[in-house]
Amino acid sequence: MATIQDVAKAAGVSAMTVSNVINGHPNVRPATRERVLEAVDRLGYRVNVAARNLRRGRTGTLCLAVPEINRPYYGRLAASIIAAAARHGLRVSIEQTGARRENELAALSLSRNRLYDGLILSTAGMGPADVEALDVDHPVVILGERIFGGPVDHVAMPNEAASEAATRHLVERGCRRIAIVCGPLGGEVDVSSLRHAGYLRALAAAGLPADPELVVTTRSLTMQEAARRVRERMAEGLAFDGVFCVTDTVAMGVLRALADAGVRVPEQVRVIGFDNVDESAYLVPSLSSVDPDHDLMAERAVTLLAARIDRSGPGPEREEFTGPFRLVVRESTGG
Amino acid sequence: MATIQDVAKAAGVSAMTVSNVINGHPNVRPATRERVLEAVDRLGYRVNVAARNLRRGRTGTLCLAVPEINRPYYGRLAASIIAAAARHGLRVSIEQTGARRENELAALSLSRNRLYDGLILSTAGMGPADVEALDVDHPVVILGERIFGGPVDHVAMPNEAASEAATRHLVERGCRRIAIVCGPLGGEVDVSSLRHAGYLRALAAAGLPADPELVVTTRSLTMQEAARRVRERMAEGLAFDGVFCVTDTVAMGVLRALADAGVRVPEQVRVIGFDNVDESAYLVPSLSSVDPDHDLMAERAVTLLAARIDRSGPGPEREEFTGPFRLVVRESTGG
DNA sequence: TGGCAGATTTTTATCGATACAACCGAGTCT
DNA sequence: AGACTCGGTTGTATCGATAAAAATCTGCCA
Repeated sequence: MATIQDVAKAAGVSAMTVSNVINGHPNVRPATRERVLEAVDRLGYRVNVAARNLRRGRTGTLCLAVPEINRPYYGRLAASIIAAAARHGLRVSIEQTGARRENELAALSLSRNRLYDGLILSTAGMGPADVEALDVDHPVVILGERIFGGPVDHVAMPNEAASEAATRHLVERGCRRIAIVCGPLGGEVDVSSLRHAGYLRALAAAGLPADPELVVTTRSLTMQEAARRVRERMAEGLAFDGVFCVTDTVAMGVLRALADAGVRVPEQVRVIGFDNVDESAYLVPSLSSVDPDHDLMAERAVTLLAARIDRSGPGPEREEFTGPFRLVVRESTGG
Repeated sequence: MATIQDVAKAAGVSAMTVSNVINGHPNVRPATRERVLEAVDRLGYRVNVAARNLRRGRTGTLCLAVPEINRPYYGRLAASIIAAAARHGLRVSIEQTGARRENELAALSLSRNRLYDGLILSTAGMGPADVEALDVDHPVVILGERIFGGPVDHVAMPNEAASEAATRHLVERGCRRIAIVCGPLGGEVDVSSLRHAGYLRALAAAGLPADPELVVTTRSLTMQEAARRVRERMAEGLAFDGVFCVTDTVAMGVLRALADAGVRVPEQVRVIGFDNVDESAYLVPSLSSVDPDHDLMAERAVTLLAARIDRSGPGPEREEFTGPFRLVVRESTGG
């Protein structure tokens, strides 16, 4: 593999000049540039990025740590992040944490390894107690979850407000016994808890009782678990006429369970999800959902991170950005 | 940020000894190891991966280039690849090519930049004509598509055989006018063409005529395009009693289009897909599909790549591995 | 023609970790 | 006792690119 020295020799110039040509610096005579480019071409030279990274103290790569890339929401997120990062001249490496706290912490330490210039962490397993691990000098943005008072930037979903709106939508469509399907409610400030809070607010605002029976918790936010738990609870006699699902993935599991039980959606039960993943529009029935504007949030997260990377050090004030949302009404909540 | 030199000074040893401790080399006295680890801890030292990469000539990272991470199949693939790579001590960076030839070629040149130790390329836009671009000295594995005679390793889907089996399954269930929904058939050796060939073989074997009318081509393999084209063709009067969809994503679009037209699945039309993504089991009706054993293929691809990375150079013979498959029968092809 | 500003190019020093070979000291063998 | 092992440790050179400073070149003007 040819090095910059080889090219320099071949073109009869110094290594620095080759470097200047490659990096598009001004003040290189056109004739020289030509000669260098010709040599680069002839030798099939490619910069050694490891060497460049070492010298520059940057890797040009940021890390996106998500629970599982294999869930529509995270796939959607990753696509947006990769696109946004590309606009900033950054590459994206993806780590899977499996929603496990230790792996999320490991992702943090990886970024300290200077493998990545920055980290976008989509937390699921970490709690507020772990916030201390975050007072890193390394650029980090937490995405999708709000951890109060943390010392890092956040780009948060409009969890409560949007959940309240989604639940209110069910109320407006005439639902009176509205269930929620969510993950474990451990009191931690996680997605399920926040969305559950929004759900409760909507019920209260509508003067509906908050029956704890109607809270269906699952071990994890997967289709499988959601379907299993809903089947279970229905077998136990749980009755409801509306369901707010904390994610579209969960909603897919719920729709399946309802179909198995011969329950018609939306005639007997109305269903609404959260995330508005691509698939939601194509399900039968198509799924109403909260659309949180992934692209905007991704752009925001990458911009924040890029800003911290540039002026490394304490930098600007910690920022907390909560994205906008809109309700997308489809068949699952009736016409 | 502390360097290995700082740690060495703090522990009263040489940098080499610190390096030895960090890399778990034998022949370091326990007492020394203790002292070094204590210093590492106290200074919060982290290896600078860029420096290590430069010295070692490896980055420990491989690149997975896919059309769009935001499609269930590629999400599934990425998850498997990341897991398999982790077992080999490798990290995975994801590039999106948008199924465009130039971006796929760019991914190849990226890997030549020595940014990555190797490349797993899931082609969609490149044709056999581009195979020449592949005679790189860099480890590359093409995944999911078969390009005949290419000079690189392939881990291929059992495209023809599985498509034939899927189509035969429809025949066995009584279908007589079986449509196929696929991407453009340009004569290139791409996914659509190969699966189309399998479809034709099954029809021929069953003695059914191959009506060109029944071939519904789309511009791209997305839900949106699939749904649009099927609606269009049905509006033109196209009639069929079975559909083989070249991917599950396409099948989701088709199911939606059928629902819009008031066609019942599987009573009036049976539908089968390809890929067996997680969502397929939860659709209503649940989708029959070809399950190509993603984990095995991922493991295989990573293993091949890792082998080439280790003994860099010409290495072993080019390998062509075609994965196994099984048919998963669900509601969409009737009980 | 000498001198100078600005454009080009080269020299030098480093980024931080690690391969390699040399070195050191305490047993061990004869 | 002296040569010899061998585990443990260190000095030196190097991976390839680039920032910063120094050197050289160019054209232009007095």
